[in-house]
Amino acid sequence: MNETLEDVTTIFTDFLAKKNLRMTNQRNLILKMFLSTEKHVSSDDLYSLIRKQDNTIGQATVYRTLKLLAEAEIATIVEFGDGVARYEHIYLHQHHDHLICEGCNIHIEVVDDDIERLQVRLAKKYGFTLTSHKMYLYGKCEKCQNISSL
Amino acid sequence: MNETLEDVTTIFTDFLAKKNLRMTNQRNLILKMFLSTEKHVSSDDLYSLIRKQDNTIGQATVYRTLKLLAEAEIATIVEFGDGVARYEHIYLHQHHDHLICEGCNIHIEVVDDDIERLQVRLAKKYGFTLTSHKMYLYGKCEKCQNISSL
DNA sequence: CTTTTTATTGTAAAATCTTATCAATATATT
DNA sequence: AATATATTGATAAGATTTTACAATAAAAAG
Repeated sequence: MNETLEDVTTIFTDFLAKKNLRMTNQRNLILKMFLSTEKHVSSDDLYSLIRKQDNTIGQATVYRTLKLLAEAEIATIVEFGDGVARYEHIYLHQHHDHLICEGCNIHIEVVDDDIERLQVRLAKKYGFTLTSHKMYLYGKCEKCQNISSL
Repeated sequence: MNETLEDVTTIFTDFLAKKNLRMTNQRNLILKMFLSTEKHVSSDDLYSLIRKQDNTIGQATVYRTLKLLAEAEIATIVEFGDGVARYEHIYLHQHHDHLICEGCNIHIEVVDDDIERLQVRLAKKYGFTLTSHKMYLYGKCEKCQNISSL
């Protein structure tokens, strides 16, 4: 997981080619901006960012491209439950799960190898092979535990 | 976790009372229908079910009541990532996670005590106390593994 | 190079899901 | 009963996402 922008662009271009789709200036720019973000961006977030560089781009194009990036497995969807689809990129960014404080809403990205192993075992028990997973842990961080005990 | 419909109705009524809200015929019916469902229902699913019994009920009331049920911790939201909020009830139904086949979309409800334990441990590592979690495992079931290997 | 075919784009309309508004009604309180 | 408060259904409004379509750009064919 140490790909450069060029590498990922090639991956996306190849993905597009396989589906008889074309790499365009718009798609290129959207990918570049998307990879330059940290954390989770909604289509609208990304649209705003891109408009600063090119205000001729259409919002629908951003939606369409993010869907393609998810299909190409360059982006994954993260759902916070507010009805907005957010995306994060896999490159320059490892797999992780989410630890979320219900008090202050802070998000911490976590990974636990033991859990990952047990997930595979659990799936196997049902005859499944695992390709991915999403795990969200909700609770209270240290600060908010104290606050709520007042 | 062996409450009857009456028990849950009382729980909901008490919850409402605490918030200066009232138990009404509509809320009663919605709760009853909701508890009679298995699996995950969207507000719209439930609305269709209820209309068969009472076609004077409004869609907004179903939305409103499901939100209240979630607040009362009688229902929890499940997100499948298609932009539709689905609810499942906790009573007559234990906590579980989700094993989902990407081939045929079958959903299996699973629980693994070891994983549950490790989740608590992981949260503790960051000073968190856990209140709940959501885990979705995506993969291929036995059948679909064979199909996709053709 | 042209010509022709195919994919892509931006705009705007439409679709979808959810929330807010509001007058009429039902429930609780006095 | 009279008054106050909450609830309802219908509908409008909001928000997010998708679709339709004519104009444009890119690729393939000649």
